[in-house]
Amino acid sequence: MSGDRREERLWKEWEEAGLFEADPDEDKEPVFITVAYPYPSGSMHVGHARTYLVPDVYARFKRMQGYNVLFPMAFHVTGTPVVGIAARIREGDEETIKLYRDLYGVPEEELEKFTDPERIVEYFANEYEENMKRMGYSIDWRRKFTTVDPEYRSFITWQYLRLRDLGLVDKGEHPVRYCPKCENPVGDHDLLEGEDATIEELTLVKFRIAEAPEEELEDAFLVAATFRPETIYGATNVWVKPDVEYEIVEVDGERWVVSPEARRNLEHQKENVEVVGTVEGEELLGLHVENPLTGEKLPVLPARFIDPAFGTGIVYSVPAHAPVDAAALEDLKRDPSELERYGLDPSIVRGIEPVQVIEVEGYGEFPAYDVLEEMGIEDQEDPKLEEATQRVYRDELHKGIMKVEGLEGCPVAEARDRVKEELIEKGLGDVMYDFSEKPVVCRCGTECVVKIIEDQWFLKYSDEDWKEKARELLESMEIIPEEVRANFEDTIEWLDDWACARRVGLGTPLPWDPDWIVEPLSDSTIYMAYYTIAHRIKGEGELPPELFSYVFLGEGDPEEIADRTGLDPEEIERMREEFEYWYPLDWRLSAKDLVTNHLTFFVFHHAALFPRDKWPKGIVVFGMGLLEGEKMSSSKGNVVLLSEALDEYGPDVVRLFLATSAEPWQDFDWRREYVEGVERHLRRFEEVVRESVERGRDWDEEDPFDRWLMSSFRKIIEEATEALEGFEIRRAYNEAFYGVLKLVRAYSRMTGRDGVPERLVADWLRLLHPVIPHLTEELWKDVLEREGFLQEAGWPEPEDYPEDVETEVAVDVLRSLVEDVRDVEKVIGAEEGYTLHVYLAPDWQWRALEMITEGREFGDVMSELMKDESLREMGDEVAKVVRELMSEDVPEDVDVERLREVLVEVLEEGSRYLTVETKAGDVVVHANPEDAPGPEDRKAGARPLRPGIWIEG
RNA sequence: GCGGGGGCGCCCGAGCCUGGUCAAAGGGGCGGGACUUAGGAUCCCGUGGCCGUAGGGCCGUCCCGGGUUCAAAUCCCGGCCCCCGCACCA
Repeated sequence: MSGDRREERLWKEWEEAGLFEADPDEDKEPVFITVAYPYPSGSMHVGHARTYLVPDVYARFKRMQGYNVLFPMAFHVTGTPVVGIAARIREGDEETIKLYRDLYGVPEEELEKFTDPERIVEYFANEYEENMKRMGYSIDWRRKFTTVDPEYRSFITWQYLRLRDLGLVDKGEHPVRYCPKCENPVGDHDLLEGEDATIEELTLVKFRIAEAPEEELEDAFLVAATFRPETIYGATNVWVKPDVEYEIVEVDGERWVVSPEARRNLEHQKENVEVVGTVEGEELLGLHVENPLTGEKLPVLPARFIDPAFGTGIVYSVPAHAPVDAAALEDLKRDPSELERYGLDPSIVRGIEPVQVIEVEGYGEFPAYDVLEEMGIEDQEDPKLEEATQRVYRDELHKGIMKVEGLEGCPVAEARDRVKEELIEKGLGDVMYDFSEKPVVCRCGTECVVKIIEDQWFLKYSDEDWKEKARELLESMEIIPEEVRANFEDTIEWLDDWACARRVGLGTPLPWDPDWIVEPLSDSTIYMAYYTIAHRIKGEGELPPELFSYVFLGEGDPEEIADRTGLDPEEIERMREEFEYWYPLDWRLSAKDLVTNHLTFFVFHHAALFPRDKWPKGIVVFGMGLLEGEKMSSSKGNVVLLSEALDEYGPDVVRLFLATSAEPWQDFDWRREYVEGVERHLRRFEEVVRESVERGRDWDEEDPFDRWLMSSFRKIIEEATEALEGFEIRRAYNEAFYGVLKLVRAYSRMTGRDGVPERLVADWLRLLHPVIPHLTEELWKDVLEREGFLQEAGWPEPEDYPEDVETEVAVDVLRSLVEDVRDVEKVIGAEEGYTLHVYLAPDWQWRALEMITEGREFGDVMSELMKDESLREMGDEVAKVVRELMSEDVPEDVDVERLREVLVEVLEEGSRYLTVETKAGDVVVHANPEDAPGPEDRKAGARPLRPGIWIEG
């Protein structure tokens, strides 16, 4: 940093004063807040800036309230992205180079080093830190680390050993998207095509070939793949595509007939897969196969709709429930030439009738046929079939009931699993994975397959006891906004075992199986605890698990650990104390797309590893960032770099904009126009502060407008404080910044004075310091000439500003009076310079209002008033007015008698204001309308909160 | 499919949970005015329609349709549309 910018100068002062270095202090209550550490693979943009601004505003606010606040930062380096980026830069990938050189502005000589992934991370981590400092984030940088530091790795090692001891880590197999050429699993960013494809599980159904015509097919199976194994009872035949060359594949000793594409997939999913021959689809036609569950003999028939790339290229036909099968069957019945072409006897299909296995409300016996008819589907190549299939699939799954023997009355969803299990048990079924969409192509140009990874390590999130603890922890936590709680609950429910380690990327090896690296979402679940001691173990290198067991759990003997590590036993004790002091974490902040993984993992791991008194207390979830209404995305170049925004506007404009454009959990939209609006307002704010201090005026209790200003300001302090407690940063600063600016404007219009009392200015700076620390700090020192840092100047006290509801109401009356007068002026076409008469309401109305505010009923008030003879004469009128007054919205605690006095005072003091704001040349206030001049109907319009007016002339 | 969140005035966006005081906060844009040599600076006024020589009145408004209610942007039912997560990716 060059040091000539305001924010850099101030940062230096703050840093030298150690303002943000938080150490345990038993006299102060701790607040510990963390936000997801960045993965520094690119430049920081204004979206990131908001992420870190929110905790910073809160941290600064809490510090001013006297709390000891810890707000640390680190860098997440675990994983594969930078490895991929480095590889792409090495290969000279233009898109990547363009992104880094042109968008992120990485200098050429630096870019050359980016072939090393660690260098990329290092470069951007530095850039992040620099930008974060320029933004003024009140981070305790002593605790900075990266997730590949040896000390952090030791911490992860400890965590995983612990989890394994708790029985929460397990081994299993797992399907992944895989490139056979690169011999690696592939992530989204490694794909040319098919990012949207998901991995789906299909059930394989094996149909034994009866009476094989040749030896190769002896005892072989036609293997069909299906999403709907329960329909096997309705199978009438098997479809193959005549012009496909199927392969005969030996799978674990069995012979399967499948398409070449399917074999390619199976090779990565099964043991011992070997091609032993091929067979034309045409050759299979006319053969018979056995239904694995019913033993029935089914003919093999030709179908055009089959795509050999999907599933196995072999399909069993269930015309009752599958529209495609029904269409294909009808095609053959209608036009036997296709059968004849392959030398099949057309009579073979004549006898085939659909067999119902599922009953669905809203459909007849054969739902597939119903849909064909309804949608007017012509043949098996009709594109409408896709929708038809989906409709039947959905309705049968949700509403269908099984009709076959042994499964009667069973819902389809349940039957599906039961049939699958039965098939597998009998050795006549199996499972295969495939993509939902094809093709899926790796960057290298190779088509991907689904591979089953053996020996995959999992975190057992499916464990019911663990889930239960997670639920309990969640329940004890505060969630902001509360709406996302349902999301968390739901995630805990469906979360299944998580593959927590990978073969590639940066990170920490699994302690017991070091070929595996703990993947990023799994090594970032409890690192908040690590922050508490990060600065104390920095530079110590690898550390034994026992150290962490002692520091975090109080287990073991510090002396022994000291011997093993060479650490000072007292230092170990201090670590323990520090952790005890800061934990539990008060707030965890992260983006909303991390609710379903990181934030939930955070909950799970804390629940498993820490005792209840160390469970985190709250989560704040962020919205996303938009740029001029479009989604921000670095890869599309649709971002505003933070460094550029800072150069152009400075940190306080950026901060105030980000803080007030949306609440943290809402999406915010960076619009140039708005940002510039913020800039103008800030300039105005600075002017007001300078003006006010120049005047050097203190406030005067005798002046009703001063009383009004103080009372209104009090409310703003209260509201802003309350809002900040709940992370409603936008609300807080709409009030504390724009709201006060508005007060100031109104105040100077009403009084004709520039600026406001200096004491209020000082507290205004305090209120705004969390959001615009630089400008406020400077004004505090240079203009108010105060000593010390604002950060340590305390939070404003509402009690310093006496509440005065009567004056507030009276000023409201005055202001609406101006509006009314203007309105009337317009209607009657008044000319400049007239005399404005203002009539207060007559005495009896005030008495009535007083009784009403005391809570007395209509009848009660009336009978009281009717004791007065002169009022009795106009009883109807009085009743009407009393009703009117009863519906008036008067603050409860208003002292009516005082209000009346204050109102006279305000109107008289406000005469000048009235002449400025209206065309009136002169204002006469009549406190007693009875003997005042003017038409009676004008005077009669007077009410306590709406004086009568008469424009004379 | 599963789950979550929405649809408001020219635009962004409060309010809806705890119905009325909501023509509906606050910005922005636009129109007018003040200040001024000038203004992209600042301040004020206006911004659904019609009417009014007294601070007002009438009509139509918060995706569409229906309902509850004396009363609905706000509650209930149905429909249409949109956005976001869903796993090995940080």
